[in-house]
Amino acid sequence: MDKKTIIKTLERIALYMELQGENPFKVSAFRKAAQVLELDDRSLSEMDNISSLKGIGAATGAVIEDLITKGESSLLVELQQTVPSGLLPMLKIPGLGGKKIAKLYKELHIDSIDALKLACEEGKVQSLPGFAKKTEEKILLEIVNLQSKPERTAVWQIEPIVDLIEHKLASIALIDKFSVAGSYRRVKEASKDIDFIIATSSPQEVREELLKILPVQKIIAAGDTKVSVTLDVEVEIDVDFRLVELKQFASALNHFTGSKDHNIKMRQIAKDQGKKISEYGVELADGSVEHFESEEDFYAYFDLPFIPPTVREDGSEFSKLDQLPSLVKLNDIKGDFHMHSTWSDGAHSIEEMVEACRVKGYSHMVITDHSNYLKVANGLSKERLLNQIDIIHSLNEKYTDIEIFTGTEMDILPDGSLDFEDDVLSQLDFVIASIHSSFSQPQEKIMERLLNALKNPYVHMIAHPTGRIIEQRDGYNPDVPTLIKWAKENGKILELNASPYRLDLNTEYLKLAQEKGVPIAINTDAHHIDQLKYMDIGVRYAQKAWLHKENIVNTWSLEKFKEYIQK
DNA sequence: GCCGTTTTCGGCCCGACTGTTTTCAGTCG
Repeated sequence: MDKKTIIKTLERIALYMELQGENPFKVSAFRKAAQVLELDDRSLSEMDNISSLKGIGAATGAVIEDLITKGESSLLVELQQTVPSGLLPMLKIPGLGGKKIAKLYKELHIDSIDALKLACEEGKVQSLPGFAKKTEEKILLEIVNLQSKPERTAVWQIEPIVDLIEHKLASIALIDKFSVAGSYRRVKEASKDIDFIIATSSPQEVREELLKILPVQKIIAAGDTKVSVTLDVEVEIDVDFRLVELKQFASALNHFTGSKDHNIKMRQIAKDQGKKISEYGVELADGSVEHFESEEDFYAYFDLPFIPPTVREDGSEFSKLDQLPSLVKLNDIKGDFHMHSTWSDGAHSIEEMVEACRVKGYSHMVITDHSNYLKVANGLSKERLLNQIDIIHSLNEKYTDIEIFTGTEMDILPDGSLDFEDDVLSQLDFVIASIHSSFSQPQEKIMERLLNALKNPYVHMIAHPTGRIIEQRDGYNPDVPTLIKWAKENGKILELNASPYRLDLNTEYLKLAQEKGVPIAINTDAHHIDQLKYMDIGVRYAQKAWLHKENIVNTWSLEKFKEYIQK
């Protein structure tokens, strides 16, 4: 029996109980028990007395005991016999929760989405007490939407939508201040919806304006403080706008940035002090309400350091507050080591890239165009690369405030060989090795290719180590823990590719790499000067993995970097 | 269902919106 199965079972029991219309606190007790196990770093065999953990009691402990001794939970089996499994997907229909579904099943014997659709079409649902015509129409609509709207939208799809909304909000004069919040602000890889906080003293006018100037496909709710819409821009996505007074802005931003677990912890801390946190401020025992200029002030009020949105997740951040000052920040970044120019598939000349990096205030940078093999990207031949080296050397004569290093993003070929010979590589300052082909090879072959690159003395770094595109493809499925081990043994850097398409390595592996002492480089892989801004999301993603600045190659001084790549 | 040293019973984060209702339940984040 493994821990994951136990966690899944507890969560599943919670779902089934929800569908029975159970007491919500009872349901959440099972979810909490699952979370307690999830948050515990130990493996199952290392945990000797699970039942003594806080949050695990008699009933949840019995489930765990059952799973360990019998391999299944009698409680879950029992629930599965009383609750049809077809009810589970019905929870995905917005507006339907456990109680309504339980009622539909009990009164109308509806046990699947298909049966529900039929019952709505036949007008049977509107006759139930608590349901009426509008509810029935809404359910039908949502069932149809369920198929058309993706459940989660990737961060790279959300980013341009957020840009668009920010642009529109900036044009509304009655808005004093606004910010994106929610999971996007926490740099989750994918989100269900987008949240915005808007400070205004004219909520009604702003609401009307929003509905007018945004590509609204559907209005979900439009109250005085909350406007919820489905937007139709490339993808369909729900967006929530919260309208508050300026003095409430920091509290609202904090509340709607979440996460839910983070908020619960904060509210518990407040409660212990006799205070009450809401999205509008902090209510004191005497009924007066405290407001804050900024989130920094809000945390300081509870004697806490500013906790960046990126680490506000499962609540475990509160036990790691001492690490916050060490986390990498954008202004620690001194260079970007993976970018392309017009020599391969980039949009700008080397000089334009240099100028853009100077604007960023970097002290050093590396030009890493593609190699020969990648024909579609106009990869450089040996001759063109040697020519590029000369040009970069002469550019270095021109600039005194930034050092440009020569480099390549060299393909690791399908047979495992490298695209340039050592005599070429030895002339470069910084060598990146990447896989761009034959993703479907067996894992042994992929690992053989990676090992070959890691063993080459001239290679410094493996770029986008798994090849994933968020929510779109998994990549070439390397055995990452082994890759990390090999990187350590061979003294190589692993990349955190900051492109929002990739964010590769992911947080789980970044944590492992840091633990094993493998240096990480955060690189934008920019193909356009605008993409150099991805350093920001890359750094914030690194915070999610609790990466410390000293482990990030980009934070090292020019001298230290030079020393490192020359050894 | 779980918790607890002012509690072994009563509370569990807190509030908005909708659709059903004549004062509130259910859902959502």
